[in-house]
Amino acid sequence: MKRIVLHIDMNAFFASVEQQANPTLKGKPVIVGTGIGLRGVVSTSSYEARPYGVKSGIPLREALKLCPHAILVPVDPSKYEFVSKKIMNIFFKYTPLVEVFSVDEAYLDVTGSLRLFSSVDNIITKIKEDIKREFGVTCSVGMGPNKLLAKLASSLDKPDGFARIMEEDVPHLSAKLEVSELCGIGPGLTKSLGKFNITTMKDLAECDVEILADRYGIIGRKLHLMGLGKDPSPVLPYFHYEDAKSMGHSITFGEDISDLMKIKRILLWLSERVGRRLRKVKMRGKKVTIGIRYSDFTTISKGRSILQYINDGYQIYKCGLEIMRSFLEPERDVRLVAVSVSRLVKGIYEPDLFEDFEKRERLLSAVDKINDRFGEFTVKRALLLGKHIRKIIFNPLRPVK
DNA sequence: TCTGGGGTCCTAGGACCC
DNA sequence: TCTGGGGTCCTAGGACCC
Repeated sequence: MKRIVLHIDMNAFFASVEQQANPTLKGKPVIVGTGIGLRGVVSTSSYEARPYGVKSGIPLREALKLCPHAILVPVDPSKYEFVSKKIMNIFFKYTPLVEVFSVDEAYLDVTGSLRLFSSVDNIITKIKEDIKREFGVTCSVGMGPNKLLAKLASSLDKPDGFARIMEEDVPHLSAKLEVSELCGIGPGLTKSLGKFNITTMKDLAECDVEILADRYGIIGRKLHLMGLGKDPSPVLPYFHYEDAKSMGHSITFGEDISDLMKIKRILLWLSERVGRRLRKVKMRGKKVTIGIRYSDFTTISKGRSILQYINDGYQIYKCGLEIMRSFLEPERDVRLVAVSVSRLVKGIYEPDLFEDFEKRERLLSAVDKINDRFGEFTVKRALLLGKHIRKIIFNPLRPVK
């Protein structure tokens, strides 16, 4: 039996959620921005803003020039997460094979549900109605024999659309479709393929697999399949989800910083946030990576494996500080600082490695409880006291937590 | 007035071991 | 005085996604 895969993509999701939460935004150009002050980019814009040329990823300053009367709203990830989970639950009414691809996208394998719901069209209509009615959000649905074509299809009719691409459509569609439309081919590959005069899906299909494999390795073989509209990857439902492999935070300052003391405070602040998140899901990691982006945008990252699995923000900070000291060029202005912990495991407990392990665990757990109840950073290290951090991360768009 | 923040995967090269 | 081949683990950087 041939698979039937749907790709469901919420339209202007962040902006729609904001418009639902605040009805005065409805019908108006809304830009959901991320980053500090105007040194950020557009995360999502409402359809009212798009005719002005506002689109995801462009700098906020530019967006506001294009559409000066737009209303700027700061991103609020927990809000979108909350709505997203409820929407994903709707999908489970129609099939257990739901793969959550991102906060606003999912793949559904509905092959086994057709009999129950009489037809694909019926499923799609119902899903669209449910989401619209309950959350005021529209979505674009793509249907195909696999994830690749379903995703491609969902991009053809936006917003609130539906399109299908079946195997038999591929030969005549593929000459018109640019390689960059395919999920997995970004700017880098598009440019690289262009040098070999491969610009459409059809070009990709007609290029010899071995040539592609020579040039791009494993990815080359995948590219060839993509050109043919083939994608063997299954829709992976939640019970197959793997634990996170890394967890990190980064911040781009409102203005570049060279003061080491300030950078250290930010490093601690980021480390504490990473530790907190690790503890929330009972994970620990044994590699710490620090990223620095200088004002000229050159970005350096250095990581170090450590002996113990840790999730204490202060330990992450101490390790991170050592790494940072080993390569930071102090006279250069810093634009971004990133901290990430990887090589994660769940629930490892190694009490003998630290003398004060038990004490530390009890302290962290007490602090977590207070911060759970009264808000993040209610209890914090002295280094994070005062207005130092607030001054650096202050964002006129966003209340500081 | 340039260019966010959260991730995953792949690759190349070096260290180290047998 | 000249050295192979296989394997693993690790790191940095760059590609990609949203």
